[in-house]
Amino acid sequence: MPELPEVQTTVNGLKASIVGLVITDVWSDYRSAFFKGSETLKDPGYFKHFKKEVLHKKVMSVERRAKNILINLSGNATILVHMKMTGHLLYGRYNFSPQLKKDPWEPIEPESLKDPFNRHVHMMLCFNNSHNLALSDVRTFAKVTLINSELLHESLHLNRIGPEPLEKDFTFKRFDARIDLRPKGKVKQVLMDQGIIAGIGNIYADESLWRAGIHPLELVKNIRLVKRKTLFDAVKKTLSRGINFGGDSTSDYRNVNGEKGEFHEKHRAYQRTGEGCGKPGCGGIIQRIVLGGRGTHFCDRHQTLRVKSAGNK
DNA sequence: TGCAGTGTTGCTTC
DNA sequence: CGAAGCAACACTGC
Repeated sequence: MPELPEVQTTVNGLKASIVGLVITDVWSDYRSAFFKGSETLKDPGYFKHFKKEVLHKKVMSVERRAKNILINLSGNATILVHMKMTGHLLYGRYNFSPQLKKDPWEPIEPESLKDPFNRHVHMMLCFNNSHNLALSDVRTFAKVTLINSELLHESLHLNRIGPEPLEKDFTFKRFDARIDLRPKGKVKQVLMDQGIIAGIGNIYADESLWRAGIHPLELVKNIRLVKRKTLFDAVKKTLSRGINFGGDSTSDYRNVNGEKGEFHEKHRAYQRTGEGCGKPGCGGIIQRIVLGGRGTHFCDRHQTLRVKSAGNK
């Protein structure tokens, strides 16, 4: 569930569903080692500690920082969830019986929680309204961590993350200064660097660069002021569109109600290899290369390198 | 059968 | 120090 718009869509759903509820039970098979990601979490007994700490706590608020979901509980405890590639948080009503180790839950609603998601639930929070929050994750890369709310933003998980691109104080000046921290970096990789700017991943990087008309291999130092402004606007616009369309379900993203987003229907570059560029009057063809191990898509006509021969292998 | 896949971290090498 | 490349995490779908 991946990038900023998907995480924001999930957070919006959580705000509408679990704020004010009290956690009455917690279950996890934790075979996936969700509870990892910091030194303290390598202890296999961590889940017991986690359960003890969150039990009977009330959900006070839910927020997003980069691609992390932060569930703030009473008593200064925050549950940090990072969904990585394939995680989902799903809110619904389940028959929850931890005694049945193999199949400890059975979805009642919504219908959309049927396969494949219900096979991959690895953690469940139960609330005092007999609803649950299930963490489903096919690849089990997701991360769950408990952090003191007051130390949250200084914690190792969040303290090196760059500014939020959709915040009002994220001005062009700020954007320019951030990307300039990596003058020799390729622009796509710099955009995706969470330490430079928070929340941009593979899909929104490709789509933002398409919109701005910048080649993904272009070095930051070679992008002139006017183009940088265009890129700044493109990033904000692309992320906002992602949120407005309820996220991107190219792969298997679902919101907390199990519903797909629609942004994948709006792609102009991402996974459109060989198709015609949708920019009016352009006539280019979408190309695919690999950059930093990630599939990278761009138009060969309106996204060209300033210095030709300098890169496209 | 093979490869690509929304993310991140850690290791190695230059 | 920066950057780049790669493996690892574990599984599905085309």
